[in-house]
Amino acid sequence: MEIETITDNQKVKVARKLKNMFGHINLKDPTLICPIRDVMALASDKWSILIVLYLGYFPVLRFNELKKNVYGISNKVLSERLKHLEGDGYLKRTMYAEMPVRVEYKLTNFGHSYLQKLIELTEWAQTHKDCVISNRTKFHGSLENQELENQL
Amino acid sequence: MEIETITDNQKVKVARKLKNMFGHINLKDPTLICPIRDVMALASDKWSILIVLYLGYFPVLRFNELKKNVYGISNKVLSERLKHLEGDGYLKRTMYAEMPVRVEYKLTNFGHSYLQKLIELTEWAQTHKDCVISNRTKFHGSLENQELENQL
DNA sequence: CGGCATCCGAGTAGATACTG
DNA sequence: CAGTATCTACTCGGATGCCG
Repeated sequence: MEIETITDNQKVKVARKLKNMFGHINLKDPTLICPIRDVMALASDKWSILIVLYLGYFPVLRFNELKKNVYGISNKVLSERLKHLEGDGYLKRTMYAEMPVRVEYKLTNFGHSYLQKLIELTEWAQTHKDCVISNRTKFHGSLENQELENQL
Repeated sequence: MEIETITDNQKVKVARKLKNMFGHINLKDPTLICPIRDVMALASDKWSILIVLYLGYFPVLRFNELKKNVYGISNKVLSERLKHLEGDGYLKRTMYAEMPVRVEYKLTNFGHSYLQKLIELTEWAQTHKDCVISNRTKFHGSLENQELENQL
């Protein structure tokens, strides 16, 4: 089940784009061919994505509000991710010297720019969800059949 | 250093979009709020991304060609990733009963659709690479300063 | 309240050797 | 050629406890 059709023309165009993007650099270095990796490795794990999405949903969140929303994350991992995201400039951490202390997190403009890309990706994922799931069950089905055959 | 400016208006629009996308579902379930996770968790690791990009670059690749191009990947991980990507419908595996056996991998139309998203993301990452790196060094710098202060 | 330090268990990656 | 099998090493996430 393939929802959309992609013409050969488009494929060629994409290949050419890739060539322009990566053709001139040393293909031996995966870091170079994939800037996505060093730039986004830090922000593309599931927790970071959820954090950014929730900070797009609510303009400002405190640590425990984030923890409550990003359901299932541990203190350690949350504080790790927040530190990384802050370090790469996706969000800003503001501490108010009150008693008890109040700490607020909100997206920077850069974070909002990333958020927009995330939303596009999420929309794509949502659109193609059924496609993936149907492929997956089909494939697992055939795997099980294979295993059955192997057992015989 | 923030390259682009995002207006408050845009931010509100994005928040509304998120509300439309996720507002009606149970925020307690991260799987629901982030279809990206169950759909793409399988295809968004660094090796899978590289595999898809190389299969966009070369229309067809064999196992050892992929291994050579996706530099640094082990047999085990490559065959794992290929199986997963095939299972979710990103690529097609064709085996020719020759001697020695020949196996070819190429993207499906669905894989090409994903490739286009990947390229957009890569372009974004490339554009904002310097931004992230400058933030990162700035931040690490201030961390080191903190550590110095702590040592005093 | 908002974290950080520590420990532990599970899963994952990688290297190497081997097979149809 | 295209993988599988096996073992080791290491990272990651979760739980807990402590501190300002």
